[in-house]
Amino acid sequence: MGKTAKEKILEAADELFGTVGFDAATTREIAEKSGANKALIHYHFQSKQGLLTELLDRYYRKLGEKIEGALILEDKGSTRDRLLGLVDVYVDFLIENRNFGRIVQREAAGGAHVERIAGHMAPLFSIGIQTLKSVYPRTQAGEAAAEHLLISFYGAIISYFTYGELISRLLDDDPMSQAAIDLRKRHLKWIASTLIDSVGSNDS
Amino acid sequence: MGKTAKEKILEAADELFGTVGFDAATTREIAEKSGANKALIHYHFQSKQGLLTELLDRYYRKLGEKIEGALILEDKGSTRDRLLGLVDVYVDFLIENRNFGRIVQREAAGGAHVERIAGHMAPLFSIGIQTLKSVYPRTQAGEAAAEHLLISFYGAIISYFTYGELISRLLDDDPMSQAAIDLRKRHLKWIASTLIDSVGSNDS
DNA sequence: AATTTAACTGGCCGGTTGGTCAAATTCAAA
DNA sequence: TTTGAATTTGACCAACCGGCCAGTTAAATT
Repeated sequence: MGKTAKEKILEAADELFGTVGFDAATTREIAEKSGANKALIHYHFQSKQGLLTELLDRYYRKLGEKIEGALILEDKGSTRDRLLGLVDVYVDFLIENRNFGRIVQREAAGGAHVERIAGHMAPLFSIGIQTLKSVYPRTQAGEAAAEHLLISFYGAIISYFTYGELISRLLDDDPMSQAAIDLRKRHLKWIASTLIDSVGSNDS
Repeated sequence: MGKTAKEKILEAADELFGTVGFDAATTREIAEKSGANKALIHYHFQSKQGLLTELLDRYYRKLGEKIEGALILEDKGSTRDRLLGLVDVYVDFLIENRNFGRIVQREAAGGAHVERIAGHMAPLFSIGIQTLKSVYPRTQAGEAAAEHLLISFYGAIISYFTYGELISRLLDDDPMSQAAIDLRKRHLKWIASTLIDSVGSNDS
């Protein structure tokens, strides 16, 4: 069974939205790239906006499952280990879905789709905030507040993937090579563990 | 002396590029918002693209001066203090230029302007990398490499400003209130000092 | 005051945009 | 094989896009 036209359209839209952005991508390009007729886009998704909506819904459903799985379901390991495991989950997801980060980064900066993206992200953040606050009392408020910690860490993770051209200039080799990704993960885990250990200890 | 038409056009473009994005902003809107004739945009900036180019050049010139000033020129204080001072400089800059972060976040994710932005950012990053590596030997390579540290910290700083709608949902009060900004700065400095102290010490 | 230069304007243009629609095709159920 | 719904198509459209240009106004320069 080959891919349906609907799926091909979604894939083409994903690629174009990710590389040139939602506004710059045209329904004609999407149709051409997917091999479908342009009118078919509106038959399946009503509008260009509906195409992005469906794309985001699918992405966040997949991501939500992975995050919940890593943070809640698999109760093996300490909370600390599960938080560090989030690095793997998120980085792997961003690698497997290279356009997702770009789309979110772009559309979250402002415009017509901000609220939809925020609506998807908020509950995912809430899980992390709840976890942090219940386990590490010092993250309940102040300079190490869980909200701020997660915002910072989210920015740290995603920046590596959305500033590709810049990273290529700063790093010598290919930033997306397995070796480079492994080092990036080690770096992020080092940051996470250093900060977690800091809020975990009792010295001010 | 009132503002020139050229300056008014730049301001209107800044606002529109920041809120709806470069592609969604039209030269007609920019002209209307600035009170100038649409053709005047092309007279002063050749093209819509030229308008963005001029805007980015001005932003990065201002930002570059501030970063160099904080990190190099003012040799008062230790390197550690100067690095922490970067938080104030960058956060203040993003507050005073609310659209800058949005524009960069959006256009750096991909598309026609990536290389120009990367070209502006790379030398600024190089200054920080050089500073870190010369003072903290453990940032020369590995999991605490200066390149990775700066990428992470850059993402942590800017994410607070570019994910406005999300932050509003996570934080109770206005994220741009003075109190909220002060807390954000304290948080970022806490992260920075924790990590710097970690690479400054000799224990693995 | 004359003349050159810069700043500015209204109107226009070719091309592209997202979206629509009736008709054709495919497909499954009866 | 007939029928009806789901899918796909090509042609078309009004609106809008960035850019252009001849000409007007304003500001320096001589």
